[in-house]
Amino acid sequence: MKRYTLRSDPRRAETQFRIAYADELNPQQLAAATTLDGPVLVIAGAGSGKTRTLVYRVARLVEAGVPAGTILLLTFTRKAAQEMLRRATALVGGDCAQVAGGTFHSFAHLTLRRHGQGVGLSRDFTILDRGDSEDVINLLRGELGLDRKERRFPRKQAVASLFSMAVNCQTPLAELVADAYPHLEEHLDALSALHARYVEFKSSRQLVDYDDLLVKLHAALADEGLAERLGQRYRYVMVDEYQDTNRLQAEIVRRLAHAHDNVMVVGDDAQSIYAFRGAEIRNIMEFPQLFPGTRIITLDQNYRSTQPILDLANTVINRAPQQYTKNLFTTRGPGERPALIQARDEPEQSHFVAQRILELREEGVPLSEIAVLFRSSFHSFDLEIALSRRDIPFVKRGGFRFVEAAHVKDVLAHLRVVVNPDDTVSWHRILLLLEGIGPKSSQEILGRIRGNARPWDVLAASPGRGKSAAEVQRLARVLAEVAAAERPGEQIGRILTYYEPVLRRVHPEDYPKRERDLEQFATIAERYRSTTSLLADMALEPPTDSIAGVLAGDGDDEGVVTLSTVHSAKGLEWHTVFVLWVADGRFPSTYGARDDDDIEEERRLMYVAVTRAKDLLYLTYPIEAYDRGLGLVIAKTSRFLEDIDEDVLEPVALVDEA
DNA sequence: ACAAATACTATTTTT
DNA sequence: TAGTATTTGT
Repeated sequence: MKRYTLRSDPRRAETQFRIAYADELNPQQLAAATTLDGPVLVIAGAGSGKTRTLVYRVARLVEAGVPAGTILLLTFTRKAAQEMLRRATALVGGDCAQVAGGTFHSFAHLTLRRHGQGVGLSRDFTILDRGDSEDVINLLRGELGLDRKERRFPRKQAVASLFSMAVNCQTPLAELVADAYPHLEEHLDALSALHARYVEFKSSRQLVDYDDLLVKLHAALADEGLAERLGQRYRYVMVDEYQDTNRLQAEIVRRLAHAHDNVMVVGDDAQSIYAFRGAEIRNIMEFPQLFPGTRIITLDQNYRSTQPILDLANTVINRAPQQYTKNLFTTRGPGERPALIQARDEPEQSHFVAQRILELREEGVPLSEIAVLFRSSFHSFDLEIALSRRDIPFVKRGGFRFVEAAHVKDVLAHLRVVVNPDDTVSWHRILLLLEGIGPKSSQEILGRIRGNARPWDVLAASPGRGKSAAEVQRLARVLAEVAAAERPGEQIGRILTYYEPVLRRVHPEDYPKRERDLEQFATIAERYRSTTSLLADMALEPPTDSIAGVLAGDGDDEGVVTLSTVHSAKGLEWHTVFVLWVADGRFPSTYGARDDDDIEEERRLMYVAVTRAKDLLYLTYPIEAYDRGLGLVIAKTSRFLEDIDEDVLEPVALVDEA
């Protein structure tokens, strides 16, 4: 077996490296970037140059002679991976692009396309996004007759998240229901039956949901031959945002790195905000036990924020009952105190933010350096209207996404049945669009075409009777054309020609808007060479902008304001940050939050929000808020910001200017 | 089979 | 409030 000898001894001549690592990094960062072999845990506080460190480490590995193709960089979003590799390439040039990088899910996807046969996957398996999974569950619920229960059966979203949680926490369904969802106990038998059917349905049709990607990769790695081969292929593994991995992901990392132990994980226990989908803070704390001999490096110098902003951040996080592993300090000078702004009502809050953004622009802050963050996507609705009225351009991240729109899903479904004729959910979806076909006829047709490699030929030959026959035949003809087409762009073109009349019939009131979305989608599709990768990307890395997209601004090059959920803002930074609705009940959101752990996650979320700001930070909330049911209520300051010394957080009352 | 009207309920964050 | 399940009418 080939071994690379790498020296991390600092006394060794640094002259063999083109980059002066010691000059460009602080001592902790340097240690992290130049410790190449063995397990390393980096605890990296907010704004501590984590990305910079990872970039320099990739550069260092490459400079030390490690082939870029043997480095695996797992990040939270693919964008993050691309950004790091771009910067590493700028440093050492050459082929850092060869580094394998992406999310756990995209890595699992690629690996399973190549090596999934051992766990029963063909090369053409289809990825179900969350909405698809819910559709399947809905379909099967009807099939099992569970919709006619005397007691209300939980709705499809609830069922889907239950199933998902069971996988991500590696807990049997029965146990999970007993512990976390006692109110569903009466449905346990039905849920178990549904779950079994769901699993069987997917595996018999080459359908794979998000969780299956991880489960199947994990299972594939149980094969020691494959684990060994992948260990050889990826000799240096790096994982970013490790605090947000779940048990399954941690186990995957362990199996991947087993052969060589060259694994670095980077994370911040104070920024763990994905427990709701099964993330385990314990992963980061227990990493040293999983990999004996782990070197632990802490990055606690903050380069991002001014001292006053950091003071507030530390105040927020230090009130947590559980103490975190570090305290941030900064070398950046003084600055303005963060302000807590009390508005009378939501319109006034929006007015303040919009007004202040205009002032900042006058003062020379580019719009691209301004962000408005919020706990939940809908918190920004009112502000969006206010910004539009003033012609302030913005993009919104998080919330309802492009590919979740019904019309985009419809078009994708046509493409999917061509790639995977077993994809019953997509068949069902496109058949229901035809006039004269309901669930009954759809089931009948599905029964006839099941298992056929070219079902559209079957449909063309025997389209059934009545007025739906012509419709079915038209569909069959289009699918045959699409199957024969070469490139994704051409395929989408053919589907759109067929689908647009359908769209007009189904959505007579707002089809123009939807047609514009589809044009945009066609443009995206043009960029792809293979249909499989287009479909995979739409499921795993969909365009991040919300459906509303960019509102037409003046088109100048100073950029646009970012509106984002705190979750989607992870890892990013701006000169000025506004946080909306810092009122108890909204942030922290007390909807599903029952126990203390949930509240602590909300606290970390607030910490993530405030540490996004470099220079200016405004926290706002309206006193008067409408609550469904209750009507007008008086809002209280978020409990995370209550009773904070005025030296740290400046209370501001808005003066009526009318 | 389907469309329209009505009743109801749970209400976040994302790969 | 909106998205969904159910009921009723064609």
